[in-house]
Amino acid sequence: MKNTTEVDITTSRDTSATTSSTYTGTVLNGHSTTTTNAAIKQKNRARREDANNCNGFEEWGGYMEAKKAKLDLQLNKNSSKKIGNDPPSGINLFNGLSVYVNPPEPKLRKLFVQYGGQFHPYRNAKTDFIIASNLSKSSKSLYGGTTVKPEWITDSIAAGVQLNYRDYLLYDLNKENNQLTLTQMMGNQRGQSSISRISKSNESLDVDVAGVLSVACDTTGEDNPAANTTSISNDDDDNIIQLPSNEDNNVQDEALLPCDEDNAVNSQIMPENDESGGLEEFIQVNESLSTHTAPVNGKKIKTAAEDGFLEDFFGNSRLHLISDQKKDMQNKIGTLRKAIDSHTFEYFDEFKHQNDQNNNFSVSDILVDSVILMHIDMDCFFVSVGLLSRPHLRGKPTVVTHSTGKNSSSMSDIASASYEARQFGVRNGMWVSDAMKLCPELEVIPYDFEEYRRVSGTFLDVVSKITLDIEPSSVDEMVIDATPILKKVPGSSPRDLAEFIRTKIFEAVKCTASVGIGSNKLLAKLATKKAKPNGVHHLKVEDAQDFIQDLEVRELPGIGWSTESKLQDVFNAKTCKDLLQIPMQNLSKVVGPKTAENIVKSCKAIGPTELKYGFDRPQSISLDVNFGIRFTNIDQLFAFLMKLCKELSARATRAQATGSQLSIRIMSRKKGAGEPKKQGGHGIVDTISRSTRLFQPTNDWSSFYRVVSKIVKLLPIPIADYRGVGFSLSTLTFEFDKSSNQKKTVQRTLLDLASSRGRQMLECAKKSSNKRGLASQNVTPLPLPPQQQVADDANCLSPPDIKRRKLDFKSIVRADENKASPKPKPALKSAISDTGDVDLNVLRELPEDIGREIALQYKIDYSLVQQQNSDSISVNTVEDDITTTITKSKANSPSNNEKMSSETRINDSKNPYSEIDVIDPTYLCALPEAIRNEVLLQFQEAKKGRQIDSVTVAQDEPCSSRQALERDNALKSHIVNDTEKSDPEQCKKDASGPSHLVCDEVMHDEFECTTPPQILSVPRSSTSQRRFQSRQSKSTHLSSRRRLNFEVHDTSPPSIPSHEIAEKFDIHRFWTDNSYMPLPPEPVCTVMPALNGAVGVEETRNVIRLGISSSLYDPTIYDSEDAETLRGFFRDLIQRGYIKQGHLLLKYISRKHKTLPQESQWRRVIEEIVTSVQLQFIELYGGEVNLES
DNA sequence: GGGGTGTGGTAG
DNA sequence: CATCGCTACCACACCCC
Repeated sequence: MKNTTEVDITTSRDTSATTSSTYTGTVLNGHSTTTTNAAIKQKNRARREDANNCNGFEEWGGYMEAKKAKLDLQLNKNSSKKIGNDPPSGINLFNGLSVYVNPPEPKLRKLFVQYGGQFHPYRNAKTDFIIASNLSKSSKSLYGGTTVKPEWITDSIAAGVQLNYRDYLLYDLNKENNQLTLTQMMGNQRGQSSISRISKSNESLDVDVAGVLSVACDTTGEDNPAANTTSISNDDDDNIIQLPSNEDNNVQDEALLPCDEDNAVNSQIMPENDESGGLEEFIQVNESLSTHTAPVNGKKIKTAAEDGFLEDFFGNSRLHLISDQKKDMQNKIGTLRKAIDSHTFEYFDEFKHQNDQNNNFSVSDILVDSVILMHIDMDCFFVSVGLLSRPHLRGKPTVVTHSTGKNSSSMSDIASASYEARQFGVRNGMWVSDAMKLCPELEVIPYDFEEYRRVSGTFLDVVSKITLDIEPSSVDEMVIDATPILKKVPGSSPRDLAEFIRTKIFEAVKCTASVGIGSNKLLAKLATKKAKPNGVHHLKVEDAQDFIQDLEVRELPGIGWSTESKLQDVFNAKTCKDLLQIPMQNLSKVVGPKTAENIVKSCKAIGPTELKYGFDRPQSISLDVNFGIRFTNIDQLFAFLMKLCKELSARATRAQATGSQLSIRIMSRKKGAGEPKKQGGHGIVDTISRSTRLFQPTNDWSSFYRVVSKIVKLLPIPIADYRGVGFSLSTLTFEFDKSSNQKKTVQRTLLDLASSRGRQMLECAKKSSNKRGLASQNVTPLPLPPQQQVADDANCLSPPDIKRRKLDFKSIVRADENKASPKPKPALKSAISDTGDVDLNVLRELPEDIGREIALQYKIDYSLVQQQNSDSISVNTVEDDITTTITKSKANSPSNNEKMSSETRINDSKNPYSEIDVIDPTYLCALPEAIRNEVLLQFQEAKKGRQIDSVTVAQDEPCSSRQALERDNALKSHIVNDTEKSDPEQCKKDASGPSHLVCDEVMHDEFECTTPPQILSVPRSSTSQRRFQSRQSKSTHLSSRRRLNFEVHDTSPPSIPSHEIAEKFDIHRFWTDNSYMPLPPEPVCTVMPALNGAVGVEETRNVIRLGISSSLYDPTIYDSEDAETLRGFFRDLIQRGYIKQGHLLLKYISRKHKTLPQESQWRRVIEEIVTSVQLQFIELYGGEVNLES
């Protein structure tokens, strides 16, 4: 299927803007808040293997899908045999379908069977249709099968085609569906007047003009200010209706974005300015969203926050269908090929027989090329299938889309356009509104996914009766290796075979296919273009060169819109002829060596000849949802993430695969971008991806969820800005070849939270072309500095010194293995707490049913819970092991009125992996509310019992002293050993029990109690610093104990009134606003200071490196502010107890120092910093740190 | 230069 | 009446060692 998802007009304009700036080397400046909103990208590295059972469609339909596919297969075989014996009909009208007729009506049965269907004497799950003229509605859904009227059969036979059963539904399911959705839509008022429609189309027209003439943006507004204004305000109104809370942001229309910053109208409407807007906007958005959750009025699309969204979405996504069906087909071919010995090639036999009889082949057609590949492609598949039941639309310009076409401003994508429609310029991927302009009489038909699958399955069946050398490439498309067939049938020509196949396909599905023939895949595919529609073309090698010369570059496989525009912009190359003029070197520079090579090869008609037959093991299993993603509170987000995790888990399970690497992709609204024109669309976005190693290969959803929720919490994206989410599981291990793959367990750190190369790269881009901060608003996918600050505070919950964790990992694991006895069961690692400890006591103390449920969810043997007598079982995951001691905190001001709590683990010297004290809130979120409350309640009770013990332990056993020792040792001996982790949890505002409880425990935390001496005067008073100080003041009652351990001179600065912490950037609101977040997942607590938004050592190091190196190349970039920032950063770092991080970074800058030229200003700055930090160390710990590595 | 991460691009 | 912008793969830039 030629389903080229063409970039919509908005995007194409964006593209041109972006690409041109890319290639002139300038970073987008202030006007261009747009970027190409490319689809989610993903890369995976595992090795290709063999076999994959993932058939994609999930719990809501996968089962039935699989069965039906199987059924199709069987029945098609049957019916085709039948056809052979039952000549008169000759038509497989109901090929592959089964019915149950109620009441039994022999005539109907006979007819149905005669026309290729199968009759079920009783209803079962495999029954496709129930034929009845009346049937009690209640019994309708008991079994499989859709109830249709008998006329469906008789009419279909009369018409000679299988009519759309939907038109014969006994109960109009469509109506039911409509009702369902209507309730969700709450009576929208889209039936706007014609005036409104007119202005709508004006608007679209403007967009068109702007889209075509991206340069003319400014003039668009001037030339036609009235129209422009009208359209904007109109759109504005629309958006307010959709998302009333977002008005400030919604004004800016996606389609108008590229020019609207130059546009006076827009800048008035859009007061937000880049510099300061981020934070306020962010708060506003979140505030408003939290207060107006219900749509005011009218049209509202189902969002990811609603129940059943995922099912709906995948069930109605053409792209999902394409991907999914392809997988199915690959699986099918793989399976068939495995059993190739028992496979019957009926059509091959028929073909052979035919050729034996009439040897009227033309000599010229006989194998000239050594290899003959055929590319078989159904003609405008979706439309063709849709027309099966709508014969009256044949010959008319028709498109398949979700829209009904009644609304001429629909932004619905056109999935497929008939050739008649294409003559008007209508293309796949186009919006209905645009197509309507090109062709007002356009006929619009809805999707019929079931039917696509059925036809696609039949299509594959037909071809597989000729050969199994099939590479399925899509729902409607495949490449076959015809060489063996042609060799086995002497005298047969490729063209004969192609026509034979086409005939068979048409007989089976009543849809036409075109076949391209060539000696490699490239030629076969190119030939198909010429063959279409409904034809055959053989592109012979000797003709291929000439043929390709005249092609537009875009027509070569591998050249998409991006490469096309690069070639156009840089080389002014439009056709393949132009391409061959370009020196390879230059080409390579622009599109990359690999693509360049492929392009040149393609131009020379060289292409792959090997086919990839089905059933390869995938290298990754992934899942994306970039539509309808709108969240108003964090519960929705996390609930959705959990659904996705389950979905991913289901897919992996079905593929019998486990994975040890998990990637997550997030699309977030680009700053300045409003609601997209397209309802539910993602609009202009930034995409962020993060990946992490899992402890071991798994497909357990809770393991995914655990990791995912951690990562997501670290991403600085306001809830309201989420536009897309995707997961990808890679480094796969397959059940069926475990033996060979066995010892590949990845023993690495679980989370790699701070790593963000993209950020670094963007930083790099920023720094190299602009002075710090200037370009960031436009380029960086991450929020602006103030927002980053928010994010940092919100998200840097655990001091994420990733690099070191990685380094340390092995030794820690070893230690763990030695210690742990009994050896922890891997499955347990995903249990309750983030600490990784499963406190069976807690489970035991819960009511049995709840305990069992939890145990079940986390794969804990509940009998263990019952049997175990000791206080707790420690199950240490790797990541948790790294965190031998914990930094817990309460970083909140009392005035803030938000009680926050932190997870704390009291270190018991006897048992460093002591029982958990907090249940992972993300886990709690996962529970049904009733159970959640119960768990909380029970948990509180359980905790109260233990609290005293904890305190006692803390006092009797000077755990802090042990920690201090550890820390000192780590410091002095440079043993890399994570000794801290702050992963505190928030509790409900009113959660008096756990909140207070945990808060008490916080006081035992050594780091929080640290009262760093003020070595340097601290003119800067960062919020985080104040936060620290405020914490400190709350902890004074513990300072004596701490002083004992640390010998710290208490020269702490006067504490700052807590109201001053009143969250200029209110992260609490972000994560804890109780109005919409009953169970916040993470609190604000100890925060590793961020340097220009960099998180963790690794990132910080890069920021430093980039900052310094940029000034080396351009001394004017050196900024004394930068130096001061760095100084302050180190000060904060050490003061807040990030000693190891400080140490590492200090080592880094002192290394850097050696590489700097004598005259460099940075050299001096670094010297100063090193000196003062060492002073701090001396003051705090009585000695300098070693800076030699 | 090998291995890792994050992003871009592409096909249907 | 909206609307269903997936998924698997390759390539590359950049980082670290």
